[in-house]
Amino acid sequence: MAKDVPTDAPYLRIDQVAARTGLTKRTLRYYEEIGLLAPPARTDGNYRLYSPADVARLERVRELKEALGLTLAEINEMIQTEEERDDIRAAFRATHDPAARQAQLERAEAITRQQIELVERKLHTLASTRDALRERLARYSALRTELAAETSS
Amino acid sequence: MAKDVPTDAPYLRIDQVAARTGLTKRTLRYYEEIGLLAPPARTDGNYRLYSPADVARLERVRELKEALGLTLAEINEMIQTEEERDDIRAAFRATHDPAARQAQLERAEAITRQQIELVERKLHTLASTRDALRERLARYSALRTELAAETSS
DNA sequence: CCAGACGTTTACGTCAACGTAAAGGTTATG
DNA sequence: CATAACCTTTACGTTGACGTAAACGTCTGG
Repeated sequence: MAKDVPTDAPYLRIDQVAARTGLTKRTLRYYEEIGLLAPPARTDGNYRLYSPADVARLERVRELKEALGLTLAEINEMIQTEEERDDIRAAFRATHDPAARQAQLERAEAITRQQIELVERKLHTLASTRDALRERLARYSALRTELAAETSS
Repeated sequence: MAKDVPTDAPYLRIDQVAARTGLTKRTLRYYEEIGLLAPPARTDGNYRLYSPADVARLERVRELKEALGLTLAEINEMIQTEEERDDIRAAFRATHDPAARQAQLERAEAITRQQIELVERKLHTLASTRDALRERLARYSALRTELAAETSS
């Protein structure tokens, strides 16, 4: 059982990925099914093998889902453009045509700006929600003080 | 048709509320059905009449749904405690028992603190998402500069 | 070598959050 | 006063995001 190379092999089976990400095995397969995650590698026995990159992406998906409440389709869009950066770099390096490069860049920038706007709108709503909650807490404090005065009188 | 009092009557029919809130009529009835909105007033003809408070609540619901991605059940909780403030004030005024008052206050404060925590967690995730997006924009800018230099050379 | 614990696909079930259609009542307008 | 444009309830349909079960393959320890 003891190998020189400790089993910190970067590739994980579905069960372990589920444990690490907090998602269920069903969910992992589902995400793959709908194209939210590219089909991971397989063993000879046809077991799925998730790379660290796969796991990272899955954690990212979960984050976006929980914190932003995005649908899986929206998450797909957002992550795709997140990773499209690499494609763009590739395309950028691939061509030496300045016009093509310019076009690539502009497209990428536009998408990114849109995403930032979306996120900032949500940030604002969240911030004002938080402020309202804090104000309420302050009111409670005031009442508490009032109560204390009354009690001690 | 012309009345001295312009028809800025504060009570609206379902169609107008739908327009104002961006929700559908079906959704309005659904929210009422599941108790997310208290049954609004009715005309003699049994038409729903939404008060400004109703509309405000609906707008709040939509905000929480879109920006926070909360489920309707969660939204219900959050708004209920938002409005529970009034109940608490009432209960607070109703009793003169300092112990009871203290208990009310503590319960309310605990709930509010929980909600603040939730919101702040989401705020953090959102903020880091935004930062990542901004960094990407910066990289694009760098590439753009690089490109410009190349082009002009 | 085989039992048990993992994995696989396939497929039907479920729950929230509505959409949509049917069958009818109300009200403003020509 | 009839027709159109609203409204009502009731009820079944749909979509997203999975849960759950069946039937089967794979691998590991005793």
